[in-house]
Amino acid sequence: MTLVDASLSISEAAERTGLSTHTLRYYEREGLMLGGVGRASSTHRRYVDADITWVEFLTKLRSTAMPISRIREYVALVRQGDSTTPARLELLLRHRETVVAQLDEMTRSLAAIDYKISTYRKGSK
Amino acid sequence: MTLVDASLSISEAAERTGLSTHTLRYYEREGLMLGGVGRASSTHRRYVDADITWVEFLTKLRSTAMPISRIREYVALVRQGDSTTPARLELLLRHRETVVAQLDEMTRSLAAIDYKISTYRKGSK
DNA sequence: CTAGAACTTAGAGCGCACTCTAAGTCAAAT
DNA sequence: ATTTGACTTAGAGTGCGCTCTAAGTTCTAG
Repeated sequence: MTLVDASLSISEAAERTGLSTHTLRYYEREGLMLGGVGRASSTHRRYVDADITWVEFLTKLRSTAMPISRIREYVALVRQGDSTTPARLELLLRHRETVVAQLDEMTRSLAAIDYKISTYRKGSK
Repeated sequence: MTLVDASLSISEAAERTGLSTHTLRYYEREGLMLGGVGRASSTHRRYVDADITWVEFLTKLRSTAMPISRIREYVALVRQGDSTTPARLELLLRHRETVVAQLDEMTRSLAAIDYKISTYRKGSK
């Protein structure tokens, strides 16, 4: 970059998001980017703010175990425009339930692990 | 079973634990069972209470994303006897940290998802 | 103008945790 | 005694989400 520019190269975007460049390309190939990442003055990708913001949200969906295929469905809805906001809301609400269930299960498991830890600490076998 | 017996067949154990018979055999092959599952009056497996209790704890470790390889290490320590309780405690404490981190990340992600849900509800884009 | 680094694509490869298959053995009920 | 269904093993196959490779192109610095 010669001039100050709001957009980032793929390696800069990787650094910003904590993903690898491989993963960023993979996500794009899989149709997970909202509008297609721009190509500037060449074939090279340029990530603008909206791209980064979306990748960050996408990362939240992944970290709560939303499958790639479900994210693709969500993206397809976004692309179809404002009329799909009820469907998007529904999709997120359904996902929310799975996240709550995961948190609940993990919390219960943590309790069991803590109990086991306490038995080791007390030396009671 | 003709007589009342405290032990279970593999399919009964599967039903009790919520795992498949395939998975129970897989775990055994991978060295994740504490003492080797007994074989009664034939080559058929018989799961006693201690086996079921262990499988249930093992399931907690798995549901908190402990890798099979780490569980195998833990099992190896248990097999070595009481002298390894400090090492087991250490292993569980380390794992505990990863669980807390997972819970934290998932909770943060849930907050982001909830925020997005709220924007859809307010219709503000 | 040139060298080297960073980028491009298409597609192959990998690690994990199962999950299933095939071919055969065993046991409970008739 | 026979049938039916559950069980056995070893090993192959699957699905997911990356992760890497190869061969070629483009940008930047000197």
